[in-house]
Amino acid sequence: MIDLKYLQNNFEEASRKLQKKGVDAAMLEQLKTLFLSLKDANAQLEALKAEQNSLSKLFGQCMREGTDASALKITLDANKEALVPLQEKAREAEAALATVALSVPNFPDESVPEGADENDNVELRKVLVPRVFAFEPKEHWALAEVNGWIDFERGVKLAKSRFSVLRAEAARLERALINFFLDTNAKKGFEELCVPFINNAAMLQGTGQLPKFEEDLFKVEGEDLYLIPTAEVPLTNMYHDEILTEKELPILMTGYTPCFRKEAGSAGRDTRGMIRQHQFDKVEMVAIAHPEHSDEVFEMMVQNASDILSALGLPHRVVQLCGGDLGFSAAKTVDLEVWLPGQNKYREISSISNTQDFQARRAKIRFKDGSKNSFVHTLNGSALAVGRTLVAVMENYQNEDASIEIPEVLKKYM
RNA sequence: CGGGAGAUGUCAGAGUGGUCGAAUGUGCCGGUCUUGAAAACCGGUGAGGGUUAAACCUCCGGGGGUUCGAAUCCCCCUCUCCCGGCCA
Repeated sequence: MIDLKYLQNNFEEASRKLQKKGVDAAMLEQLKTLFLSLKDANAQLEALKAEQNSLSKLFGQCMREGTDASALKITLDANKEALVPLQEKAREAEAALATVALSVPNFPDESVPEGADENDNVELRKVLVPRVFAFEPKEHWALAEVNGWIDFERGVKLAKSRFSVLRAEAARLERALINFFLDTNAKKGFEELCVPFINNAAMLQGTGQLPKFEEDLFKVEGEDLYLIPTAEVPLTNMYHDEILTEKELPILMTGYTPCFRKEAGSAGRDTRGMIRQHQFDKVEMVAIAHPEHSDEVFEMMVQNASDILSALGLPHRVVQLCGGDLGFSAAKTVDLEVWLPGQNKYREISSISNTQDFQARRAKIRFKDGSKNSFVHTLNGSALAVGRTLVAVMENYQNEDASIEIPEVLKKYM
């Protein structure tokens, strides 16, 4: 959630920033109005409550002393009734504010380039040079078919479209990649966690998936629970509603989880192969950082993910997202795109974001900042998306006969 | 899933209608003492909102109710612990 006091006091600046994300000023104007009317409703309510509290104390005193208090009682009764509509008004104001406030995206960081969509993203660097093939490289689904690695039909039978089954070497490679990622992250200081794959609604609101993106989530019927769309949700919310000490920061966490997404808006995109599935494996990094140091942590996370790709010998490029392409919670995002020779293009394999205090404010994650409490910065990033890495390994390590080499660093994991 | 007990500040644990945001102990921070430390003693120490600062409002698992007034009484929910069943 954005800082509403900041919005109130720096309206022009705030709305200029959010224009980068395509939020129109009218919505912010409405938000500001709702915020002010909440404050107003609360002020009225509290003033009457204060009066009622002090008169009640007086009444109690009269009771103890046996003094007559019937006049006082009349006032008290009247106030009590007057309190009801004020209470209702305050409650309504709060609900109205929440519905809007929780759906307003984060401010982009000052460093984020202007732009409308992915075409305006800025390539920061390329790492490793794509291999030159002496033959026409195949796409991963063709390789999978020859090798019997991915059973798309039976995945659909077991669940529905966009589900698949890994078989034989592919299943083992998937497991090897997970282990390799976790070990590498651990070496960089990330604590490995194994977390619930189902989280409650409050957690999903904390990281920003709810209330706005409910249609992207698989919900557990009859329960206040959702399958997680990313380990970012449980890892970040580990410290939901907690106050940390400054010296604990930064907290670095990593975890492997499957991720579940409805892909509601992706009809017709990547229908072939396993680039876009309803369930996929991912190893995630999450950091809870001091606001003054979150940029350094961010760079470290980008470098770590890039290093993992390099260790696997996978060519990739590092791309900074423009304002229009930033996700809802992100203030700043860098994507890593891996080279897929079969598709002859770079495809996203990792996305590293600094949400600054946006999630911290929603999830109430704070730290003792001297005598007061301040919001931490939260960061998240894939290191890496396992299924897409498998695809990248297949396409980059293919031979002319469609056999696939195992990258050197993975051999000890196989 | 059935039976019992419980949920209070860092933790432990009092508190059954007003003087309780909350005893006491503990932890933590500061001070005195000490060559230094420990012990002892003194002081401070929850959160959110609000304000220039205060005042003030809210919070004793969550929600609702009774009352002029609720940590305390009533109802619902959740969670935890113990016993039993089931089970990886």
